[in-house]
Amino acid sequence: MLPSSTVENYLKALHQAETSREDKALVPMGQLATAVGVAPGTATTMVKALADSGLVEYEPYVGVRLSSAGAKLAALVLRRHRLIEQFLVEIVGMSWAEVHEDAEQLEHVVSDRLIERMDAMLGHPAVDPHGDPIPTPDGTVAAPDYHSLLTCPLHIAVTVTRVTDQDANFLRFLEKQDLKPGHSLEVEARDSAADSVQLRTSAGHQITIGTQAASKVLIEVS
Amino acid sequence: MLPSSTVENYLKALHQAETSREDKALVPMGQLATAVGVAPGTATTMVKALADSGLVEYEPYVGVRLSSAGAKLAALVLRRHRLIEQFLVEIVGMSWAEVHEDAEQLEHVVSDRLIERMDAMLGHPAVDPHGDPIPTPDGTVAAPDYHSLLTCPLHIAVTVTRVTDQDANFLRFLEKQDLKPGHSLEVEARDSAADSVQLRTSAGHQITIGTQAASKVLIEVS
DNA sequence: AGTCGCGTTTTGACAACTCAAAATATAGAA
DNA sequence: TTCTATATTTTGAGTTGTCAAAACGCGACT
Ligand SMILES: [Mn+2]
Ligand SMILES: [Mn+2]
Ligand SMILES: [Mn+2]
Ligand SMILES: [Mn+2]
Repeated sequence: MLPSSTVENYLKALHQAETSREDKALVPMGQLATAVGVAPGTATTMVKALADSGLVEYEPYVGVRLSSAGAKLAALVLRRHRLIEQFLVEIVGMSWAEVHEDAEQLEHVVSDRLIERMDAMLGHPAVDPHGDPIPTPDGTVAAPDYHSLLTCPLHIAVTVTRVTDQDANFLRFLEKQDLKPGHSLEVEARDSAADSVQLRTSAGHQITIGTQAASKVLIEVS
Repeated sequence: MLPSSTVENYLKALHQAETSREDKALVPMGQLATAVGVAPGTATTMVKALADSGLVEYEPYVGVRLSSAGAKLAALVLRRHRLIEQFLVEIVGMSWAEVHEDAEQLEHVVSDRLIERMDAMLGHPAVDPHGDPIPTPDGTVAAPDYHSLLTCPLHIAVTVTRVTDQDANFLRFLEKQDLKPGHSLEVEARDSAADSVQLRTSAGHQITIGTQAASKVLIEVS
């Protein structure tokens, strides 16, 4: 039985929730429900079904976690999603700000044949347009990033490697400010009272953004 | 309310059935059910719902026909299907024999944005890899073809323009015999007793095919 | 006119997914 | 320990799409 789009969406949401979580605690039902965009009771019902299929481990009143089978399936959905995004940007010429919505639908219907063809055309890329790592065909996902503009050292050159938000307006803003993955900059100051982070791009432009935004721009020291 | 994949499939099947039908008689339920791959009763139920939505005209015990609204919707689905096939062959480099299955799924999820981008990349093609006409964005479909290898005059040069069958093996066979759209040949003889048609390709090869197959290869005099 | 056969429709049931709202569990405050 | 706020689960119901099989309509043939 191949999983329905619905099942794939639950597994993917669960994977994302688990990844953006320091501890390895179970994901609470409410969070999953919100992520999938469904009423709490609906998530409970669905999770019980997923547990019966062996795709998740479920502890009533505590939360859910992907089983290894579920994690592998989620990784394959993520692989399709990200390869599609890379394809739409590199081959079709769409903007990195608008490909997410299309990928969200296409990820459930592209055949293995087509996805591997895309992968080959793109030269087996390691990351998608947002810097998100592309899982391998066997379901292995590369390790996550470490620092963001909110946590990295001040006054040293860093390179944007990944943006963990898909909002089109935010992505367009970053593009306009030369903050797409690959661009260099340094953090000049942080002001917790003002809730802001002050940046200087390699072109010399000075930009101030909020801490919420800063935490979504991941970097590596360059 | 945007139509579901299911509705799109019914409308498309109906469009095909109406097109491959000399008279403008209603399409019988049984034929529609077979085309969609569903039990007869299921088709009846669905058609009544479609009639309530104004997408078809339904006469109990007689058959169904697309309304103008339904015809337009069907044409848009067909447009997406055929542009996707052309894209997969021209840009992605897939075989004309294998793109139909992928297009069958993708046609229901590609966004307008993406489909128009593909259309532009392809230079606004008039036909897909099988020679099927691509409807315009407003739902206009070009006129059909006239002759096939079964009905055209003997001993004159003709060019293959369209193949009205999506079976991968058949398509691969045609490709191997230089009978893809664009290739020239002439019909040397027909033998109704043997149920066969004898061809000679422009390269001089002689091929004999059955009348069923011959009727699916449409041509124009060249 | 009467009967037969075949296609069509109806019926009853089911699977997958969803929601609103009532019931309940659990953890933390009093 | 008892109460209470909040998250979770349960319940009852609805939607969409499907099937098998019984019932039915209709044209064809006697
Ligand atoms: Mn995305
Ligand atoms: Mn991405
Ligand atoms: Mn096709
Ligand atoms: Mn085609």
